[in-house]
Amino acid sequence: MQVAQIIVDVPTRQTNNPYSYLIPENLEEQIQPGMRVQVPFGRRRVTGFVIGLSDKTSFDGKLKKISSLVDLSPVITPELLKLSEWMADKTFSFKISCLQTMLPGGMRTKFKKKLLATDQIRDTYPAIFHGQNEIDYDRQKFNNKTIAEILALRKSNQIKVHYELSSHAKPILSRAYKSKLNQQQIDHVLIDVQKRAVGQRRLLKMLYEQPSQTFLQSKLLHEGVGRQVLDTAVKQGWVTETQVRRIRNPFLQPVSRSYPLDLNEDQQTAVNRINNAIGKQTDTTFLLEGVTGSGKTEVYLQAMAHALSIGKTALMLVPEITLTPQIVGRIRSRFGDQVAMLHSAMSSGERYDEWQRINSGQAKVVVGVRSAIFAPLKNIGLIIMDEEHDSSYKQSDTPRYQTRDVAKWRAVYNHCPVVLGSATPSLESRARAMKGVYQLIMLPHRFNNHALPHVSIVDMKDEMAHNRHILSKRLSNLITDRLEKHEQIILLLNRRGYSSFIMCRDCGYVPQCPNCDISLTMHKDTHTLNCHLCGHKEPIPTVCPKCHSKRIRHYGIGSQQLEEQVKDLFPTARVLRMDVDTTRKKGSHEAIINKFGAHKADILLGTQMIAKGLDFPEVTLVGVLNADSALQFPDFRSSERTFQLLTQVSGRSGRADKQGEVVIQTFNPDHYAIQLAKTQDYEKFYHTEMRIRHLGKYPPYYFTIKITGSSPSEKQTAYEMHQIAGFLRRYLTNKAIVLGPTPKTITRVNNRYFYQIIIKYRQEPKLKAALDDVLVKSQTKQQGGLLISIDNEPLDFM
DNA sequence: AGCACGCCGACT
DNA sequence: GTCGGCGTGCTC
Repeated sequence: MQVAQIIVDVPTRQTNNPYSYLIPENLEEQIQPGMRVQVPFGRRRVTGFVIGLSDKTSFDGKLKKISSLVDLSPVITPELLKLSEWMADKTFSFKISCLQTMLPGGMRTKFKKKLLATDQIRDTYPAIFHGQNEIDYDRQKFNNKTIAEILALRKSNQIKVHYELSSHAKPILSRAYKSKLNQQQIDHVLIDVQKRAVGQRRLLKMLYEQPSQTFLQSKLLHEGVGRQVLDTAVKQGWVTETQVRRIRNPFLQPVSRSYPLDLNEDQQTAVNRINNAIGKQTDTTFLLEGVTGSGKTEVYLQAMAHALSIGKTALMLVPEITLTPQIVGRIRSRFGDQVAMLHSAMSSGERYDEWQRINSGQAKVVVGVRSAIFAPLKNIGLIIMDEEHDSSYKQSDTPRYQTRDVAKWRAVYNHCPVVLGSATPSLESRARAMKGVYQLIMLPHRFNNHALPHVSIVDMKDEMAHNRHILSKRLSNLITDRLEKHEQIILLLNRRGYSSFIMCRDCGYVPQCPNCDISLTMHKDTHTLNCHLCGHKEPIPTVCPKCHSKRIRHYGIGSQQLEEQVKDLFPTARVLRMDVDTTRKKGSHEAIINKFGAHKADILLGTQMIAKGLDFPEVTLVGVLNADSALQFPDFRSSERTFQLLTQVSGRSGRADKQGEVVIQTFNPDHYAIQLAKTQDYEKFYHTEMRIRHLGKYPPYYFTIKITGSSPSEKQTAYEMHQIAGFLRRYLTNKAIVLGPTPKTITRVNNRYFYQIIIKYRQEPKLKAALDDVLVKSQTKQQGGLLISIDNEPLDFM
């Protein structure tokens, strides 16, 4: 008898290895690795992934049988199966979590448990059934007494339990009709059809003209063939009714075809080097460092075209907020229907259909965000990561993978190159390029030699002396000037909401979140104070809850208030605001971009999501209102973030034939990140920052690991974390640096206390084993509910 | 994660 | 005695 190795959907340390199951005879032919199945697991039934088939097992107990198949064909390719193993190991996460993240959201299945009343119970229905035969079993909804009752009923066979598989992504099926008659027969039928039966005549005419065509019902309706007519036609035996799968189309507008542009010398060299690697099938990693506007995208497009031309596929990743219709349109205009897009703003149905097009081999080019690195593409010829330094490439919850590493793994597997593109590469990547691990390709010139924007820095300390307004004199003068010239303006303020906090002028009381150690942010549109961490909301008080004073004021300015002030100051200007709060609805992000792009607004203001990837030729002024916002964080990457952000927004100004202007408002005008962003001097920034990283023993000189522990008791958390730190210090070599435990910057979130340990190391062969040990121990002993999570190469130490 | 089992204190 | 709360261990 055949046996299948299965990873069950139970994300715990104890169940993190394959379980063996017998394959029922009727499934033997169909079952393949990479398919999902339903299996009995203890007294429950769960979903599992088949990762292998064999004719024996090392398990010496009695094997259970697979209940049924979830998929008709594999959803995880052999390549991705292997990748999931590596990833679970690398990110200290469960295999099942890795497998699940590889599927588009909507395809993840969950079992719904249902209670079914049997014949024995008919007369004595317990109250919970409400007279119904079947109810959902919801553990949260029932109290302990009811659960005990249910268990008793089940034991005495009065009720049964069954499981229903649910997954919300399903294909859309549309009704369609196909002719059963040939042209001769139609001629014959037509004789008997009355003159006034217009619909029937119309239908028959269409069938006559395209005899082999399958007509969608929606199409027929559009042509004036109604429901009743079709019913008659089926009854008369003229047509057969069938179902056709409709592919949802996530692309809003059709695009016209475009052709490769002429390249300048630098671009041509870049394309040649990449194409050469594609042709030779080497897994080289290129770092494509090009200033903003140097034409990186055209290099990507031509390299992708080369991969396609030799029969391979291509994968291109972009940061979350850069994946706009602009860039997708550009790729689609070059590659047409071969392009599939994967983006979190798409509905789960759209994502499902796009994923199917990739899995079936129809789509040869994939453009998408982080999770698209798991696209089931076969025979990859090129992987591109645009804006490789972007923080959205690191997943912040489990599995905490860095997309760059996954890309590298797939490149090795597929024997293809990876291209990392950026104007401001991460220090890690640039350092690797300097060491020769990556190959550096430079694009030092702007396309058509457009001049870089003129950048000026305004010292807000001086400004505050005579002007209390958020907009400096210089910036507001320039805005007036641009409005007169009918040019566009972008204003960046990295704080959403209306104000950062409110405070009582009399007693100094600041409303805090009841669940977290953070002050609440005022949102004027919803009239609430919101916690940006746990989502808590409460009404804005009119009197101070502590001293009953009415003198409550707000401090710090957020994007909502900026919008208000800009409208006051420039009453004739048309203003658009873009932040998390205005883009929550599907399509609203695109709507704002399209509106601004069509020059239906003069000023676009918003949080950092406006900084990236947008290309508006009419924008000639960019204002950064609080350039220091990132610098205030006590984190080793804050300078890098600030430099990258400022460089990137600056690139938004004056891309076409107009000279751009950038105003950076700051309280730290002398900070090197701000000074070097002014001259867009990446080289100097790189060297300065590397020196600091070297002194502080930070990445890329050291590898890092962050261990976070939390529990409802602060004392408990601190104690357990001390134990762990002590263990690590004893276990690791004396070259490893173990910092902490320290309480996190925001210690309490959602009524749990968070502490962390940071490990810095260069070579530590026993580290992996030590950390696995920490994880195992933390789960076998309950440890008072201490939850441990490990982040390999965290983005920050906060 | 769930679910069962077993131990222990409290209550009819 | 027995009910139920909670810690512990197992699931092919």
